[in-house]
Amino acid sequence: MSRAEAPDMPDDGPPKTPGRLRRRASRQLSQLTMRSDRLINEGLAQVDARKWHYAVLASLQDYGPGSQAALSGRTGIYRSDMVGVLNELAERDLVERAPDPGDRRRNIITISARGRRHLRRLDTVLDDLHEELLAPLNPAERDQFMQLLTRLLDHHTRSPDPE
Amino acid sequence: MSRAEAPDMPDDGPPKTPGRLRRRASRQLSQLTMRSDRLINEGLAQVDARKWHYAVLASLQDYGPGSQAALSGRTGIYRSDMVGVLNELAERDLVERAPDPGDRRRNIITISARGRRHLRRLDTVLDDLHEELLAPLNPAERDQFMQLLTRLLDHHTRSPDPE
DNA sequence: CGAATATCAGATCAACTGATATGT
DNA sequence: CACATATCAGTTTATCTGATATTC
Repeated sequence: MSRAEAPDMPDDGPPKTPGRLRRRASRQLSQLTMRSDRLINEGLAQVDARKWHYAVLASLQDYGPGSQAALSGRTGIYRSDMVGVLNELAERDLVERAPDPGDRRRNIITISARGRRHLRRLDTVLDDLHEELLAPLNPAERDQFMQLLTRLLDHHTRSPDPE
Repeated sequence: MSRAEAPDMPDDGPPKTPGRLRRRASRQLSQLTMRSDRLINEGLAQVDARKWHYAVLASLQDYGPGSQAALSGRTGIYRSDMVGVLNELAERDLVERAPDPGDRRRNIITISARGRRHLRRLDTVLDDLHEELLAPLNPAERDQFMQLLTRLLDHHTRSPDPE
């Protein structure tokens, strides 16, 4: 480090206090999500699961059985990737994949007793991981955070581009 | 739809109101970040830029020139990927890459006049994009959101694993 | 010598696209 | 026929790892 250290003169728009980077919501979001994803992925890996496993099992438990296309819609997993996820879940006997008698194009996916047990396990694992993720926030702040996140997400889920 | 529709009985932990998926901060984070990233990437692409371009230019403007390793630390771009980003920026004459006379291993990266103009442009583009991203929140809520994000991020940036 | 720097080549993984066979 | 479904094959992009030559 020699000359030209801190750019003080109002040559351009000088940052109020933190640099530009730390003031951009999109960047803070990306960075935090990277850490969060890593935390969750590693935590789930320790019980031989992935986040898509949880998504599918939770969707089955909360909304009942459904076709692969339906599950895809509920969870956000691509149609094409659903196959692989369900193969992994079926291998472990966590779900059952049976042809729909009413419409032979479809498979009906059902959560098994084992799957329900596994989901309970994953829920406690995720509870712990979220405790770690949200550690610096008190309960009220966590609610606030979730509320803000959800409002933003809903906004961008429903109105993608009313141009 | 035939039988077994809504899982009402307290067979397992039934969801309070939204399903399990919508109550997991990690999931809401991932989903929102996916939308946010897409928005930002597409917006920046329209002015022939990428988010790493902004990161480097902003870092140079806010903290002054530096070696590629230093920039890497400031922006979070991997050492190995820095080369490519700087090539793109140098091609466009937005930065200058000159060998450090004091330490011939290093390159000193400096933002150019053109780079400063471009950064100003990117800042207004990003202002607009963030307006869109944060549209559903009022100014106070945006502050709150940023504050919560930053506290979480700082927590996980400093204490990765005090095991 | 060990450590840091810039660079290159490639691994890995997630998100995404496209095509196909089967059935409605 | 147009459409939906499950499946397979492959693209793309970002993150990340490892090796190398150069210099301190």
